[in-house]
Amino acid sequence: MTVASIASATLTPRERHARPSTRKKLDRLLMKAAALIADKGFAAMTMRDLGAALDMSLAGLYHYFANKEDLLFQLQYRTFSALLGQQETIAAQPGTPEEQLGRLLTGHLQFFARHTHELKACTFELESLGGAHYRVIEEIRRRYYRMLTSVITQVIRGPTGAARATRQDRHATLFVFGMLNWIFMWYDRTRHGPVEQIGVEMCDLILHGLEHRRRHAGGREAHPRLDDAYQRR
Amino acid sequence: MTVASIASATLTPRERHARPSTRKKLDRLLMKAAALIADKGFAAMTMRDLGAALDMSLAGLYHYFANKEDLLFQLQYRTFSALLGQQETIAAQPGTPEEQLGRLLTGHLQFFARHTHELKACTFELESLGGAHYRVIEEIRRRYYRMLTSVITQVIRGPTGAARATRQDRHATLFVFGMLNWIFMWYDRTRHGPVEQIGVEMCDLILHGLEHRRRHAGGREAHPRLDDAYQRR
DNA sequence: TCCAATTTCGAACGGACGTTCGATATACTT
DNA sequence: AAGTATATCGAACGTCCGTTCGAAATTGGA
Repeated sequence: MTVASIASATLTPRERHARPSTRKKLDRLLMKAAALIADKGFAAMTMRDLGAALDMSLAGLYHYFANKEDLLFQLQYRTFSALLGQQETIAAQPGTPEEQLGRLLTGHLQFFARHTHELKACTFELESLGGAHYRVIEEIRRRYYRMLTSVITQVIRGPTGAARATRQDRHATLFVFGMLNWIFMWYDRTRHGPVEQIGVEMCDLILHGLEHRRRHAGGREAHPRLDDAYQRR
Repeated sequence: MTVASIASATLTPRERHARPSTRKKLDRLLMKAAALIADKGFAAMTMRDLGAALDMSLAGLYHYFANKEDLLFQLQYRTFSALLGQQETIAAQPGTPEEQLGRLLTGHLQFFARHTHELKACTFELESLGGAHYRVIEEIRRRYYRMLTSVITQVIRGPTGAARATRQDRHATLFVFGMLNWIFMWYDRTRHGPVEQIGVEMCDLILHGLEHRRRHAGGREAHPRLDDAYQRR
């Protein structure tokens, strides 16, 4: 999924009637804003920062955004909608629950790799949104959560029937989201390799646990010692 | 571990010669600051907020802190030192690697339950610290990471010998930290039950994975449907 | 080419921020 | 009771913030 497809995936009524050049510029603004927010946090990013980074006047920004929070909402709305759309497409494809889980993990991580800054702003700045905007984004997140819960429940109970998720199924889902979302804190492609490999390891841990590895240990380290530190900076 | 023991666990030279009443007040300040930071983020918390929450003048705060960032550093330093101290004590006790992992997870979650606000400020505001302070806290975190990596490596390789952690061991450790740290985003005692139960479920997932549950499924839900939403607010 | 819609901008406003300073009040030691 | 260290405070400073406004420049279609 390209950057442009994020933009075209979800459009507000105002955007739909806008000229292509306007949409293109809006994309550029949101992308740069995402980079700044990912770097310093939404509260610490200033509109002056953004204007300077875009070689644009401060007042000019307000032609595209009603206010600072509206900027964050637009960024979160289109990014999360694109992620959810991608993952729902993946989940609709046939396969065993285990296969689906693996594809969903890989899909999420690939989206992360392609849109690191945007997804980070979505993942960590939900609480910076005010009431109405908050609820809109929360509903998208909830749909994603329910989708993954459903798959995880099927992994445990088998694909037959539509068993309701138990409390422990929901907890397991939250654990999985923790693994996925924490990746912002440590992942560095040059140190940890491609995200597809991370996805395989994560899926293995979730499905079989650590003890499963013990029985298959030995000669597993293809690229030894490329990642020493646990956190980049 | 009580709140007071967090304070006495690690003292700066200035604190060591301070009167007990001073230390007590400093505790109160840091605790309230942690609550505000956990709620709105460090950048959004203002010194005026903190003064008002403590019924204290703005200028009065600067008798205890050189500046705003020094406040964050003191909070992170003593909180993280207390957590690391507790976890190192736990890790020093005998037992199989599996038992040690379980005890460490429970210990971390219990610390989280007792010091939610402080630990949240530590977990999510590392990047708000400047160079020198950043490195001090980073080193504490690194020690914690290495300790858990060692245990996880032993779970996979068995307790004999001191095998160096492979790349995949380190990745698994980062996954585990993700599960642990993401709990700030969803946990609510009234919805999800005591943290000890969460610890057991987390340990089960890490050790045996989801498929292990399939074989033991049935009649597992003691307290059904107490947690519907995935996120509180 | 002309016109209307779109886009950009400089300048400014009011407010909130972190921090400082000198003075005053309180607590502990002797 | 005196004296010293500790604690608290009101008021202010300079800076930076989000946002606004009217005017100027630019663009795209007829």
